[in-house]
Amino acid sequence: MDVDDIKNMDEFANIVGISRPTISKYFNDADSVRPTTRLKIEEALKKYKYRPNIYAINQNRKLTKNIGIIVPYLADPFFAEIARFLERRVLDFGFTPSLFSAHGDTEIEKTILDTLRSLRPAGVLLAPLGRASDKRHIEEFCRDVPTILFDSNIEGMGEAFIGSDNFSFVSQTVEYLSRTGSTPTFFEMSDPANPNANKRRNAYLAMMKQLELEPHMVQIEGSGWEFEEIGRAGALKILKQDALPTDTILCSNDRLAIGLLSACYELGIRVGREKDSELRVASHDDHPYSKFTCPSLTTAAHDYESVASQSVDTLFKLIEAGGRFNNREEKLFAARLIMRDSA
Amino acid sequence: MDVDDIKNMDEFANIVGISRPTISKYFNDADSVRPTTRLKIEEALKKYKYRPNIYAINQNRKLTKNIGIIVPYLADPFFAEIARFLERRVLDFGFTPSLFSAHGDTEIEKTILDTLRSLRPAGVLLAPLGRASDKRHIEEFCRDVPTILFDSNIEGMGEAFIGSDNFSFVSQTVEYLSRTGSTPTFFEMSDPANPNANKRRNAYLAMMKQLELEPHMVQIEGSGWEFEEIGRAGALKILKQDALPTDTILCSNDRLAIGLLSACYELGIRVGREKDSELRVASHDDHPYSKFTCPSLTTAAHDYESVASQSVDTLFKLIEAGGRFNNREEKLFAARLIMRDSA
DNA sequence: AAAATTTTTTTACGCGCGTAAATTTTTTAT
DNA sequence: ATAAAAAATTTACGCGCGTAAAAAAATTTT
Repeated sequence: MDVDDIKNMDEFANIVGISRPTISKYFNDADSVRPTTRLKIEEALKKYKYRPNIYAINQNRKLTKNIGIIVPYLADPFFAEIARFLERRVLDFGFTPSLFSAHGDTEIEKTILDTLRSLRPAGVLLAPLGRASDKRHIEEFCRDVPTILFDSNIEGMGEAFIGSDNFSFVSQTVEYLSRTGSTPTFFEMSDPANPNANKRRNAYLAMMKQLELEPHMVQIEGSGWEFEEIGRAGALKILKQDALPTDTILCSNDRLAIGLLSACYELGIRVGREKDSELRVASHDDHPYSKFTCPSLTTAAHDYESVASQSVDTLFKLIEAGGRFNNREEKLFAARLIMRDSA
Repeated sequence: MDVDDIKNMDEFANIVGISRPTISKYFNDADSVRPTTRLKIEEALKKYKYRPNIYAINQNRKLTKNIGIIVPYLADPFFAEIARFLERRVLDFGFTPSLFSAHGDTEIEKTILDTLRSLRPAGVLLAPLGRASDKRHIEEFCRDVPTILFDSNIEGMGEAFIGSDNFSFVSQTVEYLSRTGSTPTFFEMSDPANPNANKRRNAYLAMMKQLELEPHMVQIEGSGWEFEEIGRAGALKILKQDALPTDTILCSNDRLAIGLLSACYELGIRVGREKDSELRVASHDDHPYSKFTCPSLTTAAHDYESVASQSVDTLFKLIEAGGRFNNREEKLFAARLIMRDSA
């Protein structure tokens, strides 16, 4: 008997000696059939390697077992990391994750949403582009598909938002920097696309006020998602014209800091917290590469694991609730200060 | 008339005033219907936003329009970059890419292959884990699904391999380094999982022989995909015991180099090609971050664009050929030397 | 052992679309 | 205008599975 020519559930049912509806029931929920029949099915499964046709299944189910995961920019290892956590967690629930990256592009984000809608996913985890997102498109999508936002919040969109508490990030870095040295100057893009960047700016201003220190901002030009290059070019310009108000820099995020540190190195500016250093640099995110910058970067770390598991847990709670919450939930996780050599 | 309650192709056909088989034909190939009818359909499409049910389509077609893309480790920006190119190219052909990462794990790679098989993709672009891959599993997969390997070759698997010419990479860096300074010492993992690493080692030895120079190897411990950390730890050990045979290092890949450079910085070793430098460092891959290392990294660059488009083109050639080539094709692209500050 | 309960089987329909064959209509060539 | 070719329509079947209802069988309870 050929082991690999089982074409459909009917044939498989005949071979096992069990009716097709029971087999179907088993694949929907293995525990819904009698243990003895379950065993018989699983024995046969090992022997014959039959798998139900995923398209036929999904055509007839109202709800698929797909979970969409959308990130704004996958070439950023930060998102690759969190996507990894999310995927694993989704698989733990017995669902199938589908990963998409908008590659920083509004149109791609819209296309992904359209593609995803036609996949009729049970739910979607969306980290939107932010300001560049087509709000109306996202809103329309969220009406049809149970959606949880993570990382970047867009007010009112999706049934919940899970992310990091930007104030917790900035308050810790500002507090540390101002306690141990000169006043931190905030280094950021003048017109950031990411809503977290704006929250961090506000948190910086609020913290400085609270500490009764004079705030200093350096805002550099640039658009798009090549933050390292933007940070580097901006830093070169500022440093060359000696326009730094203080000798401590707090970057809005690590990718800008990576660019800034490379500029400092090129200009021979010694960065660190030692006596002979000219500049201290700290940042936010704990980017996977921040450990390997020169010097290694003092930064505030996301709680990847918590954000990821909370996002997935909330999504499945949402799915069980039928796709709607009474009140939009928001859950923010605090940062953890990582002390390295740069500040 | 409600715009959003078109449930199936029948209803849509009635609204447009065209028969369902013609509508079906249109969705399969828009050019296969008369221009006037195509216009009528597309007008209605704008007005009513009907989309055929993807599951019903794929159930009935022998071949879906899905293309699977599998990379070994998506948190590596190198793979994120190439995945981006591949996705775009696949979309250009009117197909739908599905991206998967094995996250450096053999079992995950197997699971992805199984998942993908049940999606009945038209074809698959696979960058395997390498030595950690389950060869038998991949071989079995390739029997069922038209598959092109890229980046990492596994002899005999898949219908073609598209990648970079490791000899071209190493010959250029070795030639440059030995011409402009002391003999390069090859820095690598003692037991690399990636087949490219072995090819680069052999290329180094061959080049040194050709140039009649004495080869020097530094092989560091470590396993897994955290190359930066491995490179850093290995470099710290070697540098502290002053065990470098020459003052020029050629890293097997950029991620090791990133770790090595951070170790050099920490130990206060000046890296570069200037007179006062103690060490020169070069590498291979032109990793997205190699521009921002301290100093910026001299390296041999992949031709991302060519590898990606050639991979996709070859895959569609394979699909048109019915899933089999008479002879397994191999296409390798040369490197481009990128001169930066580290050597 | 009989009754009550749970599980499985039988039967049957429908999902939304691909697709084949024969026919009719429209377009292009003569 | 007529013939030839191309495109669209009509009709009909099938894909593989979910799922509902009624009947039968197996298991558990009394």
